[in-house]
Amino acid sequence: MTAHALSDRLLPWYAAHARDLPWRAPDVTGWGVLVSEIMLQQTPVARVDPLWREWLVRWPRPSDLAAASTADVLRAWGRLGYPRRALRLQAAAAVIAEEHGDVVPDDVPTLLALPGIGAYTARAVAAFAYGRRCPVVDTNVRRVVARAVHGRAEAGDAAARDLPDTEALLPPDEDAAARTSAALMELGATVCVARGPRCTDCPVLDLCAWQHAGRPAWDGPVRRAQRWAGTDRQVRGRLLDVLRGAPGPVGPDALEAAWLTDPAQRARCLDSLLVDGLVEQLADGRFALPGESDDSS
DNA sequence: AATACGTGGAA
DNA sequence: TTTCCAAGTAT
Repeated sequence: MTAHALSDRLLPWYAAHARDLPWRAPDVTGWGVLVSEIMLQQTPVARVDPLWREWLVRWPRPSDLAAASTADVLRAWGRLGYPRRALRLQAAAAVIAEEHGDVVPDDVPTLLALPGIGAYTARAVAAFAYGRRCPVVDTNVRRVVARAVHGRAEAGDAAARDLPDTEALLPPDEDAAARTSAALMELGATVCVARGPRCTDCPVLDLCAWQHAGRPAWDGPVRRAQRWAGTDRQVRGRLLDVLRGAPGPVGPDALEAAWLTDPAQRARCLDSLLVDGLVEQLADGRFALPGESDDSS
Protein backbone atom coordinates (compact mmCIF):
# COMPACT_ATOMS: atom_id res chain seq x y z
CA MET A 1 0.00 0.00 0.00
CA THR A 2 1.09 3.59 -0.48
CA ALA A 3 2.76 5.51 2.29
CA HIS A 4 -0.26 6.71 4.22
CA ALA A 5 -3.17 4.94 2.59
CA LEU A 6 -3.96 3.42 5.95
CA SER A 7 -4.24 6.67 7.89
CA ASP A 8 -6.24 8.19 5.03
CA ARG A 9 -8.85 5.52 5.72
CA LEU A 10 -8.48 5.38 9.45
CA LEU A 11 -8.95 9.06 10.22
CA PRO A 12 -12.42 9.46 8.67
CA TRP A 13 -13.46 6.13 10.15
CA TYR A 14 -12.28 7.22 13.60
CA ALA A 15 -14.07 10.55 13.31
CA ALA A 16 -17.31 8.72 12.58
CA HIS A 17 -17.05 5.65 14.81
CA ALA A 18 -14.83 6.38 17.81
CA ARG A 19 -16.44 5.55 21.14
CA ASP A 20 -17.40 8.56 23.22
CA LEU A 21 -15.08 7.82 26.13
CA PRO A 22 -14.90 10.42 28.91
CA TRP A 23 -11.11 10.74 28.85
CA ARG A 24 -11.30 11.70 25.17
CA ALA A 25 -13.29 14.87 25.84
CA PRO A 26 -11.45 17.98 24.59
CA ASP A 27 -11.14 19.59 28.02
CA VAL A 28 -9.49 16.60 29.70
CA THR A 29 -6.04 17.46 31.08
CA GLY A 30 -2.83 15.52 30.78
CA TRP A 31 -3.52 14.29 34.29
CA GLY A 32 -6.91 12.94 33.23
CA VAL A 33 -5.32 11.13 30.31
CA LEU A 34 -2.57 9.70 32.50
CA VAL A 35 -5.06 8.39 35.05
CA SER A 36 -7.07 6.76 32.28
CA GLU A 37 -4.01 5.09 30.77
CA ILE A 38 -2.89 3.63 34.08
CA MET A 39 -6.38 2.37 34.86
CA LEU A 40 -6.74 0.85 31.39
CA GLN A 41 -3.61 -1.28 31.70
CA GLN A 42 -4.89 -4.86 31.34
CA THR A 43 -8.35 -3.66 32.31
CA PRO A 44 -11.52 -3.36 30.18
CA VAL A 45 -12.92 0.09 29.34
CA ALA A 46 -16.31 -0.69 30.88
CA ARG A 47 -14.80 -1.21 34.31
CA VAL A 48 -12.56 1.85 34.13
CA ASP A 49 -15.22 4.33 33.03
CA PRO A 50 -17.08 4.89 36.35
CA LEU A 51 -13.91 4.78 38.42
CA TRP A 52 -12.10 7.30 36.22
CA ARG A 53 -14.97 9.76 36.66
CA GLU A 54 -14.83 9.38 40.44
CA TRP A 55 -11.09 9.85 40.57
CA LEU A 56 -11.02 13.00 38.45
CA VAL A 57 -13.70 14.63 40.59
CA ARG A 58 -12.00 13.62 43.81
CA TRP A 59 -8.40 14.26 42.74
CA PRO A 60 -8.50 16.73 39.83
CA ARG A 61 -4.78 17.50 39.96
CA PRO A 62 -1.68 15.37 40.61
CA SER A 63 -1.04 17.25 43.87
CA ASP A 64 -4.51 16.26 45.10
CA LEU A 65 -3.76 12.58 44.72
CA ALA A 66 -0.28 13.02 46.15
CA ALA A 67 -1.78 14.56 49.30
CA ALA A 68 -4.33 11.78 49.81
CA SER A 69 -4.02 8.93 52.28
CA THR A 70 -2.76 5.83 50.50
CA ALA A 71 -5.45 3.83 52.28
CA ASP A 72 -8.08 6.07 50.68
CA VAL A 73 -6.39 5.68 47.30
CA LEU A 74 -6.43 1.89 47.53
CA ARG A 75 -10.06 1.86 48.63
CA ALA A 76 -10.96 4.15 45.72
CA TRP A 77 -9.10 1.77 43.40
CA GLY A 78 -11.55 -0.86 44.61
CA ARG A 79 -11.60 -4.07 42.62
CA LEU A 80 -10.04 -2.66 39.46
CA GLY A 81 -7.18 -5.12 39.82
CA TYR A 82 -3.39 -4.84 40.02
CA PRO A 83 -3.51 -2.42 42.98
CA ARG A 84 0.20 -1.74 42.70
CA ARG A 85 -0.86 0.51 39.84
CA ALA A 86 -2.64 2.75 42.33
CA LEU A 87 0.48 2.94 44.47
CA ARG A 88 2.65 3.85 41.51
CA LEU A 89 0.15 6.37 40.21
CA GLN A 90 0.19 8.13 43.56
CA ALA A 91 4.00 8.06 43.53
CA ALA A 92 4.02 9.47 40.00
CA ALA A 93 1.59 12.18 41.10
CA ALA A 94 3.97 13.21 43.87
CA VAL A 95 6.87 13.55 41.41
CA ILE A 96 4.70 15.52 38.98
CA ALA A 97 3.52 17.83 41.76
CA GLU A 98 6.98 18.43 43.18
CA GLU A 99 9.20 18.42 40.11
CA HIS A 100 6.97 19.31 37.17
CA GLY A 101 4.80 22.12 38.49
CA ASP A 102 1.77 19.85 38.92
CA VAL A 103 1.60 19.39 35.15
CA VAL A 104 1.99 15.98 33.49
CA PRO A 105 5.12 16.06 31.29
CA ASP A 106 4.58 16.07 27.51
CA ASP A 107 7.74 14.28 26.38
CA VAL A 108 8.38 10.55 26.31
CA PRO A 109 11.72 10.40 28.17
CA THR A 110 10.39 12.42 31.13
CA LEU A 111 7.22 10.36 31.26
CA LEU A 112 9.22 7.12 31.16
CA ALA A 113 11.09 8.18 34.27
CA LEU A 114 7.88 8.21 36.31
CA PRO A 115 6.89 5.15 38.36
CA GLY A 116 4.39 2.83 36.68
CA ILE A 117 4.83 4.45 33.28
CA GLY A 118 6.39 2.25 30.63
CA ALA A 119 6.85 2.31 26.88
CA TYR A 120 3.16 2.16 26.07
CA THR A 121 1.83 4.64 28.62
CA ALA A 122 4.52 7.25 28.00
CA ARG A 123 3.70 7.38 24.30
CA ALA A 124 -0.04 7.21 24.87
CA VAL A 125 0.09 10.29 27.10
CA ALA A 126 2.37 12.16 24.69
CA ALA A 127 0.09 11.37 21.74
CA PHE A 128 -3.38 11.57 23.27
CA ALA A 129 -2.90 14.37 25.78
CA TYR A 130 -0.43 16.50 23.85
CA GLY A 131 -0.92 15.55 20.20
CA ARG A 132 2.66 14.40 19.74
CA ARG A 133 3.67 12.33 16.75
CA CYS A 134 4.87 9.14 18.36
CA PRO A 135 3.95 5.51 17.77
CA VAL A 136 1.69 4.12 20.51
CA VAL A 137 2.08 0.36 20.67
CA ASP A 138 -0.32 -1.65 22.75
CA THR A 139 -1.84 -5.10 22.29
CA ASN A 140 -4.51 -3.70 19.95
CA VAL A 141 -2.03 -1.92 17.71
CA ARG A 142 0.28 -4.91 17.60
CA ARG A 143 -2.62 -7.06 16.45
CA VAL A 144 -3.71 -4.58 13.77
CA VAL A 145 -0.14 -4.28 12.47
CA ALA A 146 0.33 -8.06 12.53
CA ARG A 147 -2.76 -8.51 10.39
CA ALA A 148 -2.93 -5.45 8.14
CA VAL A 149 0.82 -5.14 7.50
CA HIS A 150 2.35 -8.56 8.04
CA GLY A 151 -0.58 -10.79 7.11
CA ARG A 152 -0.46 -12.77 10.33
CA ALA A 153 -3.46 -13.74 12.43
CA GLU A 154 -1.88 -12.80 15.77
CA ALA A 155 0.84 -10.49 16.96
CA GLY A 156 2.87 -12.96 18.97
CA ASP A 157 5.38 -11.67 21.50
CA ALA A 158 6.35 -8.02 21.59
CA ALA A 159 9.38 -7.32 19.42
CA ALA A 160 11.81 -4.54 18.65
CA ARG A 161 10.18 -4.16 15.25
CA ASP A 162 6.86 -3.07 16.77
CA LEU A 163 7.85 0.57 17.22
CA PRO A 164 9.29 1.24 13.73
CA ASP A 165 6.52 -0.83 12.14
CA THR A 166 3.92 1.36 13.81
CA GLU A 167 5.73 4.62 13.20
CA ALA A 168 5.78 3.81 9.48
CA LEU A 169 1.98 4.04 9.51
CA LEU A 170 1.87 7.56 10.93
CA PRO A 171 1.38 10.50 8.56
CA PRO A 172 3.87 13.39 8.75
CA ASP A 173 1.48 15.93 10.25
CA GLU A 174 1.74 15.88 14.03
CA ASP A 175 -1.95 16.14 14.86
CA ALA A 176 -2.97 13.67 12.15
CA ALA A 177 -0.33 11.26 13.46
CA ALA A 178 -1.68 11.46 17.00
CA ARG A 179 -5.21 10.81 15.76
CA THR A 180 -3.93 7.90 13.68
CA SER A 181 -2.43 6.38 16.81
CA ALA A 182 -5.80 6.64 18.54
CA ALA A 183 -7.54 5.22 15.49
CA LEU A 184 -5.21 2.21 15.30
CA MET A 185 -6.02 1.38 18.90
CA GLU A 186 -9.73 1.92 18.39
CA LEU A 187 -9.74 -0.35 15.35
CA GLY A 188 -8.04 -3.10 17.33
CA ALA A 189 -10.37 -2.64 20.27
CA THR A 190 -13.66 -2.60 18.38
CA VAL A 191 -13.23 -4.22 14.94
CA CYS A 192 -9.90 -6.02 14.57
CA VAL A 193 -10.44 -7.83 17.87
CA ALA A 194 -8.67 -10.95 19.13
CA ARG A 195 -11.60 -13.31 18.87
CA GLY A 196 -14.00 -13.01 15.96
CA PRO A 197 -12.72 -9.94 14.08
CA ARG A 198 -15.52 -8.06 12.36
CA CYS A 199 -13.77 -7.68 9.03
CA THR A 200 -16.93 -6.67 7.18
CA ASP A 201 -16.91 -3.45 9.24
CA CYS A 202 -13.23 -2.76 8.67
CA PRO A 203 -12.30 0.51 6.95
CA VAL A 204 -9.01 -0.97 5.69
CA LEU A 205 -10.27 -4.38 4.60
CA ASP A 206 -9.04 -4.00 1.02
CA LEU A 207 -5.60 -2.92 2.24
CA CYS A 208 -5.23 -5.73 4.78
CA ALA A 209 -2.35 -8.14 4.15
CA TRP A 210 -4.00 -10.86 6.25
CA GLN A 211 -7.11 -10.60 4.10
CA HIS A 212 -5.06 -10.73 0.88
CA ALA A 213 -3.26 -13.82 2.16
CA GLY A 214 -6.57 -15.61 2.69
CA ARG A 215 -6.64 -15.13 6.47
CA PRO A 216 -4.14 -17.85 7.32
CA ALA A 217 -4.35 -19.33 10.83
CA TRP A 218 -1.76 -18.43 13.45
CA ASP A 219 1.16 -20.84 13.31
CA GLY A 220 3.30 -19.30 16.03
CA PRO A 221 3.68 -20.36 19.66
CA VAL A 222 0.52 -20.67 21.74
CA ARG A 223 0.43 -18.56 24.85
CA ARG A 224 0.19 -20.50 28.10
CA ALA A 225 -3.10 -19.91 29.86
CA GLN A 226 -2.70 -18.00 33.10
CA ARG A 227 -3.79 -19.94 36.14
CA TRP A 228 -5.79 -18.33 38.88
CA ALA A 229 -7.28 -20.68 41.47
CA GLY A 230 -4.93 -21.19 44.37
CA THR A 231 -2.27 -18.79 43.15
CA ASP A 232 -0.50 -16.21 45.25
CA ARG A 233 -2.33 -13.58 43.23
CA GLN A 234 -5.64 -14.93 44.42
CA VAL A 235 -4.47 -15.04 48.02
CA ARG A 236 -3.08 -11.50 47.86
CA GLY A 237 -6.38 -10.37 46.43
CA ARG A 238 -8.28 -11.99 49.28
CA LEU A 239 -6.06 -10.43 51.92
CA LEU A 240 -6.28 -6.99 50.40
CA ASP A 241 -10.02 -7.34 50.04
CA VAL A 242 -10.33 -7.87 53.79
CA LEU A 243 -8.38 -4.69 54.48
CA ARG A 244 -10.30 -2.65 51.89
CA GLY A 245 -13.56 -3.76 53.44
CA ALA A 246 -12.55 -3.06 57.02
CA PRO A 247 -13.08 0.40 58.53
CA GLY A 248 -9.59 0.36 60.01
CA PRO A 249 -6.74 -1.89 61.18
CA VAL A 250 -7.53 -5.58 61.65
CA GLY A 251 -6.01 -8.29 63.80
CA PRO A 252 -3.99 -11.19 62.36
CA ASP A 253 -6.99 -13.49 62.90
CA ALA A 254 -9.05 -11.59 60.33
CA LEU A 255 -6.39 -12.14 57.69
CA GLU A 256 -5.89 -15.78 58.64
CA ALA A 257 -9.59 -16.36 58.07
CA ALA A 258 -9.24 -15.01 54.53
CA TRP A 259 -7.18 -18.03 53.40
CA LEU A 260 -7.39 -21.20 55.47
CA THR A 261 -6.26 -23.56 52.73
CA ASP A 262 -2.54 -23.04 53.21
CA PRO A 263 -1.26 -21.02 56.19
CA ALA A 264 2.28 -20.91 54.84
CA GLN A 265 1.05 -19.48 51.55
CA ARG A 266 -1.06 -16.96 53.42
CA ALA A 267 1.96 -15.84 55.43
CA ARG A 268 4.12 -15.57 52.33
CA CYS A 269 1.53 -13.49 50.54
CA LEU A 270 1.00 -11.18 53.48
CA ASP A 271 4.73 -10.64 53.60
CA SER A 272 4.85 -9.83 49.90
CA LEU A 273 2.07 -7.29 50.38
CA LEU A 274 4.08 -5.66 53.14
CA VAL A 275 7.16 -5.59 50.91
CA ASP A 276 5.13 -4.06 48.08
CA GLY A 277 3.83 -1.35 50.38
CA LEU A 278 0.21 -2.37 49.91
CA VAL A 279 -0.15 -3.30 53.59
CA GLU A 280 1.40 -2.01 56.81
CA GLN A 281 1.75 -3.58 60.22
CA LEU A 282 1.15 -1.39 63.25
CA ALA A 283 3.18 -1.46 66.44
CA ASP A 284 0.43 -3.43 68.19
CA GLY A 285 0.64 -6.20 65.57
CA ARG A 286 -2.50 -5.34 63.64
CA PHE A 287 -2.47 -4.87 59.89
CA ALA A 288 -3.84 -1.95 57.85
CA LEU A 289 -3.81 -0.28 54.48
CA PRO A 290 -0.86 2.17 54.28
CA GLY A 291 -1.30 5.37 56.23
CA GLU A 292 -4.48 4.17 57.86
CA SER A 293 -5.15 6.20 60.97
CA ASP A 294 -5.19 4.11 64.12
CA ASP A 295 -8.71 3.76 65.48
CA SER A 296 -7.51 2.28 68.77
CA SER A 297 -9.82 2.88 71.67
C1' DA B 1 13.56 -13.30 28.68
C1' DA B 2 10.34 -15.31 31.39
C1' DT B 3 7.37 -14.48 35.18
C1' DA B 4 4.48 -12.20 38.68
C1' DC B 5 0.97 -9.22 39.26
C1' DG B 6 -6.11 -8.81 40.10
C1' DT B 7 -10.44 -9.01 38.44
C1' DG B 8 -14.59 -10.22 36.14
C1' DG B 9 -17.20 -10.75 31.82
C1' DA B 10 -17.84 -13.30 27.57
C1' DA B 11 -17.37 -17.41 24.69
C1' DT C 1 -17.28 -25.25 33.82
C1' DT C 2 -13.15 -23.86 31.80
C1' DT C 3 -10.66 -20.87 29.05
C1' DC C 4 -9.61 -16.59 27.11
C1' DC C 5 -8.53 -12.04 27.46
C1' DA C 6 -8.75 -6.76 28.59
C1' DA C 7 -5.11 0.53 26.48
C1' DG C 8 1.27 -3.19 30.60
C1' DT C 9 5.05 -2.63 34.00
C1' DA C 10 8.78 -4.13 36.78
C1' DT C 11 12.12 -7.37 37.83
